[in-house]
Amino acid sequence: MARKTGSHSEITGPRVREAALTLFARHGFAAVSMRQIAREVGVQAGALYLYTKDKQSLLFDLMRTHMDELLAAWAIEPKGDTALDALEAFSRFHIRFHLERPDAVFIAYMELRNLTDENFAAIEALRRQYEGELEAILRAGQEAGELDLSDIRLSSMAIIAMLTGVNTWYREGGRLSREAVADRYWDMVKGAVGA
Amino acid sequence: MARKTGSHSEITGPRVREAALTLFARHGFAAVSMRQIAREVGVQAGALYLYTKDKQSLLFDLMRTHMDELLAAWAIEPKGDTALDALEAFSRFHIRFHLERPDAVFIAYMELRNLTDENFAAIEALRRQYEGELEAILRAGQEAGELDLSDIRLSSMAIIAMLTGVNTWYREGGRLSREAVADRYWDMVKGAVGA
DNA sequence: CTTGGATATGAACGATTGTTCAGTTACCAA
DNA sequence: TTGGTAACTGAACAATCGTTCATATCCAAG
Repeated sequence: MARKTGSHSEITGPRVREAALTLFARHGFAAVSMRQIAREVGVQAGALYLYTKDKQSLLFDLMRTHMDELLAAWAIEPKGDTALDALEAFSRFHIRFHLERPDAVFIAYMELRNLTDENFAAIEALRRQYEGELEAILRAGQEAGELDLSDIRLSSMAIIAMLTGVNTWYREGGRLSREAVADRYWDMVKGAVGA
Repeated sequence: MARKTGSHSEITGPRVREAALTLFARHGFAAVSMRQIAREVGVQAGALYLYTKDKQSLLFDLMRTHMDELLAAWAIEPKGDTALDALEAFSRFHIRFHLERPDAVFIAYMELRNLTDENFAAIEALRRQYEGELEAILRAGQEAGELDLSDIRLSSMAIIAMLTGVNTWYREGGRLSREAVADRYWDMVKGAVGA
């Protein structure tokens, strides 16, 4: 027995990454075995190695894809004219983007310690790049006199932590819609930066 | 060979928890073996079971102890007269307390999924209790007209996420002292609640 | 000096881990 | 119709996992 009818590489490959994403998010990278992922896909464990070099690469690919998509999505996001407009765009974008892929976000923040040193450095660089986007906005706002900040780097970290925190409590179909949440968080961000 | 000279339960017990705390924080619960913990303590793996029922209990004990200490410390913290005073006290306390025990904080936030359902419920209840402390302050401030909030629960989650976020980037001996960080975060919290 | 309980060892248990690989099957192009 | 190759199986590998337990040693009390 081998090779079930109608199976194709273009189908199985993405399914492996989907299953890994879900399982890693739910149970943690170290707690999930290659056999569990294979079972979820409906395949034997050995077949996974047609689609990934090893377990570590599977994790790294998920995280790098996520960060790449994050940066790419922000790059094409309309940012308005003023720094304050850009800050609002960033706040709403961050919440929306992160709420759309909670599993990937969870993994990207929780499984950093399970990366090899080299892979960690790569992901960390991408994260720094994203933080840099916000810092640039804050700096522009500061120079334009639109914002009142005592420390740009610190404000950047505070804002990102606050916005990402939505993912820890937001549940679909809850009391507030995503838009309502974004409205209120933007209010708080605005207040925090003295605008 | 067994029982080295001068070994005592009162020494080994805490050392087991210390080692588990450090290793769980660094590598994650699932990635740390009982033998690694034992090696760190300078003992064989079997000896750990004189101090913990099993690996799960070891994790749960660390988390419950942390949450108990958090609630106990906040209970005796001076809170001032007004709701705004209490909010400042909470902000400064939260940062100080969490920066003092980064490993325990890390574990308490990252290893929830490795708890059994029962243990998870217990920790979750303690966390809710802590969040309730902040919500009570915000509610009092709202009613006294000191604060301008559109949603108390949401503001509470945003503030906690923002404050806890300090742990992800703060490094001892860095650019800012703990006090300086707390000063700036209090400014941002104040702004976020419209005060 | 004897004894008993506390503290620890070290070997062993079955289960599971990530990964490899020879063999088997299904599909597609010729 | 045939042959080649992409896709997959199923077994196997050594290593490691959490946990138990018979055994050994140490220390304090009688």
